[in-house]
Amino acid sequence: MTQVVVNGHASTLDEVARLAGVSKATASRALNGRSKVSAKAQAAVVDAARELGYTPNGAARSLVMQRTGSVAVILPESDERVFSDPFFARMLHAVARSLRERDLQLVLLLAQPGDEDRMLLYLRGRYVDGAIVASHHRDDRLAEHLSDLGLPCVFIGAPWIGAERVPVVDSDNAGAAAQAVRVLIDGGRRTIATIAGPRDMRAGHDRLAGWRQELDAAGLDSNRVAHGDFTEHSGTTACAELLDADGGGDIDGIFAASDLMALGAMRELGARGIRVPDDVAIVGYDDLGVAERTQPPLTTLRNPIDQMVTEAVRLLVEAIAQGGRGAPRRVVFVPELVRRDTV
Amino acid sequence: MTQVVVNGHASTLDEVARLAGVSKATASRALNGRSKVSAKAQAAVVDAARELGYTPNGAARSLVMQRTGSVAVILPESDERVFSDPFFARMLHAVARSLRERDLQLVLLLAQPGDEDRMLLYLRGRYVDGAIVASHHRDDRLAEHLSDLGLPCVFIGAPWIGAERVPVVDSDNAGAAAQAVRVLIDGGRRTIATIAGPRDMRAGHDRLAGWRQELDAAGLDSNRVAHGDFTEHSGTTACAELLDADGGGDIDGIFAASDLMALGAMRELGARGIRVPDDVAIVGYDDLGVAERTQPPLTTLRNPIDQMVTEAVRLLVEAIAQGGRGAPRRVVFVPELVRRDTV
DNA sequence: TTGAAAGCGATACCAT
DNA sequence: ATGGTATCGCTTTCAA
Repeated sequence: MTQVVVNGHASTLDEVARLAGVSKATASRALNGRSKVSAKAQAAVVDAARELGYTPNGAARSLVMQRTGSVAVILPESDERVFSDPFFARMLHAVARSLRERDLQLVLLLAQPGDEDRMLLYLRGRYVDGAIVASHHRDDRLAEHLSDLGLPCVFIGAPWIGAERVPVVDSDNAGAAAQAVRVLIDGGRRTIATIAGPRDMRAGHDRLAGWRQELDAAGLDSNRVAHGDFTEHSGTTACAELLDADGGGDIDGIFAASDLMALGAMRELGARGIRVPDDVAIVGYDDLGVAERTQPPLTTLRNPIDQMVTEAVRLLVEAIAQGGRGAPRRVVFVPELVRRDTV
Repeated sequence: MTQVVVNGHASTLDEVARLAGVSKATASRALNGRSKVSAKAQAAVVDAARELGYTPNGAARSLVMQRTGSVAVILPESDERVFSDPFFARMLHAVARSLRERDLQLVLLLAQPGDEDRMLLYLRGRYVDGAIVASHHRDDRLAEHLSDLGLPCVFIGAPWIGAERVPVVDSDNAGAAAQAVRVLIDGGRRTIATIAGPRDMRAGHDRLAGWRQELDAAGLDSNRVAHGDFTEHSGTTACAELLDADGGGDIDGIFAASDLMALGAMRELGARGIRVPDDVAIVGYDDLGVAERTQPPLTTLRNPIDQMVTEAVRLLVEAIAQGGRGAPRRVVFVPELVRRDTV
């Protein structure tokens, strides 16, 4: 049970083989277990490996296997965003779990603006077998680059550019927003505003579009829009803006593009003595923890992150197995309405 | 200027050499530029490489160079913590910058409890040249493992176990806390409480110790302690706890082990009509953005994250250059007091 | 079942 | 300045 600490250089398979009294080939077979080896040799090799504290050299291994056993998760966002948006925490958690099941190592690459070239170099060097990209912004050409590169990849959330060239797992932001509006209308609301997200983010753009489309279809006004940046504070500000605009007092329903902004809005409404849902009904988006803790608990749309991630990993593993030759697939999940007490 | 997309397999140096009409050796030299190559060959190789969209295979390259050009940042924390604690965002930002300057790729490894073995395997496989560990909790044996492994590494924040076996860059939490107490005492405060961090985190433990030590030295009471978890909410709760305890009304100074907790405490004080700093003076810790925005702006201790990171990267690069053979060094930075308006 | 040997794709030494 | 070749550490035929 001893594990000798080798001073300086890591031990090689050759040394293990020598110590075990067998050939490199047999040692390799014994350690990888996908080929028959006599029980005796097997034991000798395993013992030797333990004694030397042997671990295969990754570079050598990937060189011959054409596989590294690790996949990258690329977050093309500023690190402030990455660390403030609960979406990423949740997503990474799910990815880590999914990859663990498949015995793959997760390698996180933060793609700051300036870092992009360096990161691309890393990817082209095939230091990973594939990549999952969680893309939110419109300005990066990552999809094209990855597609050119031929590295198996899956996007979570459609990229603005080159979406047709890569596999994508997405959620139906527009449809979900429409669903939110539907609920408000069914609840008897007629003057429905929205606190939208940033225009340069898919989630912001599509949710706004869905809100507008559904209102238009119902023949209701779709001109009460204020933009936030998904944060609580921006929700408060946007809500005030809506209320203070012409006819803001008529608003009886709000669709907020994130739960955090809904929370901010509820604070503003509360401060003005406007009751939720009696005076104004409100629907949020995400259901990543904050919705159930608002006062009253927030009706919202559940962002199906876990499902998206699971599917993304499935697709990626498939793409890796096929050597990235499969046609780019596209899977869309529909967020589920979670009814609580704000409608 | 064209870059041909190679279908399927990435091109090799051999192909580049052939296309350029030179040998592999010359092609390699031309591309790496550390050796003399005729202008003609140089141009031919560069053109060929561009045409084929060539990038060196990382595995092959690291196999011979014994170097990958990437270093890992290991965060042995739950991902909730990583993504909620601004410390990590700030630290990673600094690391990314520091590594970029040295032309190293940052690879982030999230070491969930269950992931540890897999991660260790990855590290032993030498997929990275070294590692920076930002350790906060007391339960992992990472320092021992990395030390056994012989992988160059630097810890930011001393690990609980095995700290003497690895290079450490730390900040003087206890000294800084003492400094905070000093300021409060100098400001005439005599009944000084603390809102401490979790006992199982270095920062929590050491700051509490420093607070206590300084009070003891001054002959003042050191029994008013409430624990939080560094979050704003916990600061509010802890503050209420302090105030409601026996003699809580006498408190005229508070040292909070994080700015967020200080902020929470200030909310509670405000809610009770207790004025800051007139009735109660308060000193926070971190100065990572929130301190300047509290009302009134918070006097605090600046956590020297950037300096620590810069030094850590320096030490790591040094250790990598020496093949990890240097003696474990230890560098400690002293947080600086930032005077604002709460004392 | 086992071992010898041929690569995997780069770099670097040694001649030329 | 350039080309041939050994080498990095491993997996995987191919014979035996």
